[in-house]
Amino acid sequence: MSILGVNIRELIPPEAIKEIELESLKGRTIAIDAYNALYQFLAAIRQPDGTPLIDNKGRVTSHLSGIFYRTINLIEAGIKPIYVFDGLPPSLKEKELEKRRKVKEEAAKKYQVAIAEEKYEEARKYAQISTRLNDEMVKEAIKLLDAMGLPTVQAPAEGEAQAAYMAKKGDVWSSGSQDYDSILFGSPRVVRNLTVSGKRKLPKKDVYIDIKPEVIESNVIYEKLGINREKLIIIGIMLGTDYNPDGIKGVGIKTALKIVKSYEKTEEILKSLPQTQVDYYEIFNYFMNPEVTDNYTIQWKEPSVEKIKEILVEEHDFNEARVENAIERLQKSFKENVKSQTKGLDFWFK
DNA sequence: CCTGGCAA
DNA sequence: TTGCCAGGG
Repeated sequence: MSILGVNIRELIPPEAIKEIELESLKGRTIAIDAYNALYQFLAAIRQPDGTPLIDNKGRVTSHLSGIFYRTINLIEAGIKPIYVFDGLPPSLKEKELEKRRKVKEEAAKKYQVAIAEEKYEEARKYAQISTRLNDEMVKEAIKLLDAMGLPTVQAPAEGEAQAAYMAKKGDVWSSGSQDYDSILFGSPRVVRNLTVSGKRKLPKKDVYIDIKPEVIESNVIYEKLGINREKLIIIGIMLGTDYNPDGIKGVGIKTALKIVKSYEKTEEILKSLPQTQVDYYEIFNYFMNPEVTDNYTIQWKEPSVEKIKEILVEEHDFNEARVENAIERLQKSFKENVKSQTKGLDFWFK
């Protein structure tokens, strides 16, 4: 989860956020931050005591369950998801990643304690915090998506940056993530809460609320706030990003907005920031020009029943009848929503 | 997170 | 038909 999200959400004018129905995204291609999605499945798909789904060899399978059923739901709704996977994180992110490692290690300890004390709600909470995505999980997810016939994209660095690049180019309609980073990376829009069943548990209480998909339009943010992307990036830097987790002391959204609006040139704003160990100019440049690639193809294939069953049923002990049922839904919606649009010159469709 | 069985 | 919720792996 990005710290950027926490603060910048308050800044986004309500006019820039549109609550929608999933069906209104019919025909849209969306570049989804795969890490963001997998991480959420891994954190959420757990028993009340925090135990994730596992196969008979003890390997975690929560992420596979999540991405399998979610993706089929999206395709059924006529949405064409393209999962974008992270490459190597930029060195700028090291401090934040170290911070996250520590938080997760602490949570893992607290999880053990909570389990020993039979405090299961607490255990679940710490299990979620300590969630980690490893290379094996990523590999398996890519293998599954490939078997399902979906294109995947390997980003050279940040998935959010790559997704933003693809949206900016027009290869996809939008980026998809729970975070707002792709906006700073230049995406024209980001879709959040990309899901069918709209119930979500609130952090503390046993209360469930309806969550609807929402589209955030970048240009509306800029119009309403009277700023441009450069200035939004600098606001992000002042509030704290993955590349400078601490932000700038004493600066909140109101002050940040006031500061950027009081200058004409971005250069001047950057110069006005307090001199610290952090190279704000470097961070700014990274958001403006992150490492991205054109080395990807957006092309769908017929879903492979055998491969899907091999991965889920044979390898990971998913229930065969359930998987078969889901595959049928996939094949049917693939024909209706994907294949029908790939004829002739539109083979490389968007 | 998501599905599917069951009660109302 | 809808809503709930236990259980998925």
